Amino acid sequence: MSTTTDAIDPAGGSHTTPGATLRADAARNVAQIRSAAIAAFHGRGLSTPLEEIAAAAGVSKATIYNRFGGRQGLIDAVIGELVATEMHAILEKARRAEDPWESIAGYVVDRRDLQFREPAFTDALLMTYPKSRQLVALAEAATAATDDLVQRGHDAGVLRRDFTTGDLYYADVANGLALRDLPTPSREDYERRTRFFLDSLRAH
Amino acid sequence: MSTTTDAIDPAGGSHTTPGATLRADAARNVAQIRSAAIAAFHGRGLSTPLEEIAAAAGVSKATIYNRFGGRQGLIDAVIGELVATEMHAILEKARRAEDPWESIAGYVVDRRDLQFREPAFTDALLMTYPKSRQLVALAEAATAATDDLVQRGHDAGVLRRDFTTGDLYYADVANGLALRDLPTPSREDYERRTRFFLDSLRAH
DNA sequence: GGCCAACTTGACGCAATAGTCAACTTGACG
DNA sequence: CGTCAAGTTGACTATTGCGTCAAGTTGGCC
Repeated sequence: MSTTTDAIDPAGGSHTTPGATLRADAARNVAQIRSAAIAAFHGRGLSTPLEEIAAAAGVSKATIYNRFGGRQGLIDAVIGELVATEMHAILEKARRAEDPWESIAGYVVDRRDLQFREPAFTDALLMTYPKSRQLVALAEAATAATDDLVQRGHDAGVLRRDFTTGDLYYADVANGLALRDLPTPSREDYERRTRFFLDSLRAH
Repeated sequence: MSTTTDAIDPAGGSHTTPGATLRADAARNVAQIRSAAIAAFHGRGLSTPLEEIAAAAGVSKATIYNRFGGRQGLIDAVIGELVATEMHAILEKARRAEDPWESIAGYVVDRRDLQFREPAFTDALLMTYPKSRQLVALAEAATAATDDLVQRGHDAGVLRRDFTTGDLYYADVANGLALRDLPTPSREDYERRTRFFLDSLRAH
């Protein structure tokens, strides 16, 4: 089963009539709105005013409501391209890694890297928009995967015993929020801090 | 010199006439607004709507503007009671501690504890309201103190060499934001995470 | 090339919050 | 106990963002 694709619908069927074909102008608008939304969410997070996205797409705010039904629908339509695909790839890679410690370290590094490149990911993590099906699915997949990582780490004795999945989630959110609210740190600083975190996870 | 008090003006001279004596009713309102603001800032952070604070104080919003000149002035008038006093005490304690590691560890633990009890402290840390003189003074004092702590830690070889004051600030902000945006963790979880962080600071 | 369902949109109404002000109320002095 | 400066406030304007809809526009089939 392909965890990467089965919950994603990049085509984003129209809000009103899931099966019907869109008129040419409407299809063009959908494409423009999607790419404007991806750019906007990328830079400003999932709370970017819809009016701004509409302006960037060269349409009116109402068109977004017509085509996507509102912010939730828009998020569902682009979250795959925005973060879900990469996140699933990260989870999958961690799952496949044979060495338990490498699995955890790789996951942490990759996820922090994604978070660095993609501030919107923090919103996803926080589930600011819990009505979005894709976001909920993503969160569930991530929880399941990290539970497994932590379990493996404990079984192999490479992860400090008192470290929990909740601790990992908390650290992820904290890091994402800092990234969002503070000036972007240099890559060097960011990676050093990630190393600190990893060091704090190892079994004594 | 008493770092604890010299930048604080708990009496909060009136907005308009710093020296003049207030009429009895006005003085009563000032007191009520201050305590309502402290309670509100405590629970909801420094962005609590002024109207809400006014309602809690039994006055109209305009009275807050009359007495304090707006949010900035109100913050200046209560931040001391809210966090500055405690923060200065923490900085002072860390400064006095003889053992460099104890100094750092004590500071981290105390500051996290303050942050846990006082969510508004995160707003102060982020300087969401940079116009507030007290907030700026507090931030400067904290920066100077932590610079010193880190320096001492490095000199004594107890703090990992690549750890900087900026890292400490980043970690503090990240923790505060997580505390603000996530459900409050149990004391146990919170303290364990603080221990993780401390462990990651020690020289190898 | 004309019809009409599909589409788009400007203009609304709503809600939350900041900030201002003219008119009213009241504490306190003489 | 009257006067009036000090003080309070309801009502107002402005801003930002969501969500809706009646009225206009247009793609595409005949």
